[in-house]
Amino acid sequence: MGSDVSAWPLKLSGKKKRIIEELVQGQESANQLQILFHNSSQETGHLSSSKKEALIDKILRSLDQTLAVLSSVESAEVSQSQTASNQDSVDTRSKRPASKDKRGCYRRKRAAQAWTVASDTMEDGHAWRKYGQKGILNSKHPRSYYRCTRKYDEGSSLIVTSSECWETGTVDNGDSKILINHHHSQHLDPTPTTLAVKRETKEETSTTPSDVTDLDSIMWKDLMGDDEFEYCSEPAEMVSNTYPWCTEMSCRSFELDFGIKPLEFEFDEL
DNA sequence: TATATTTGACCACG
DNA sequence: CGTGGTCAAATATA
Repeated sequence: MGSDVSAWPLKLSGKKKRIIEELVQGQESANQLQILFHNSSQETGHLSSSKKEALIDKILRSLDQTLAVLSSVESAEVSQSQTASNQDSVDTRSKRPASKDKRGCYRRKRAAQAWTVASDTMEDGHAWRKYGQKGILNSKHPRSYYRCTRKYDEGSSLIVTSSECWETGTVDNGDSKILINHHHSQHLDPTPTTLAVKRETKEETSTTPSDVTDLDSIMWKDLMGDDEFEYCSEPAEMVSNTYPWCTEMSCRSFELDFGIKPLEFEFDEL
């Protein structure tokens, strides 16, 4: 019954995030304590142990509650500030991107991309900056384009396509698969640069994390229906297998492909 | 404030 | 003309 922290929105403000982390720790501790008590009370069968267990139960419940409240507050705040900034920008500079020559001039929507990168450094210490995302023609996965933050920009680049999946069933800390194919790795040294791990977490939209999680996986299943995907567990962790994709300074960009649906949730249209 | 991400527009290519 | 890749303004986060 612990709330799965890893499924939580990563975009909390630092303080709140810390609070939650602390609470979760307390929760886990209480959990363990409960288990311990449970075991020992089975052996000894004390009467007072039931009282203790009740107490632990209470602690656990209150921790749970607190966490739930905190998370819901957070999401409420998010949506509030969102609408606020929307209104704000309506006055000054909001314009429909109908006008020409105004690339990237748009009002930001909320959850077109419900995933955020938690770790942006690959194992080799390269930092990748996302510079674009596109949907692919026949599949639901958007494709993300990353570029190395380092400034040695020489022509070579490469593309990594990963596909991700979910499972309707249970969730353990996400494991998902990726297919990587580098696309134009022109002159790459065959320096076997290792394994790149990127971890992403889903950003929830409205309710408690667990609820959303369930809902989402259902919806995704719905949407992804008849492709050749299998559904794997929910949150994401993408692991690219060893690929000679990035040498000291040759490769500068890659591209990722997720098996996620382009969620188009909006709170209210405007 | 600086730095990173999001996302529609732009553009080259087939 | 559709598609994939990139740009860059708007936005988010540190």
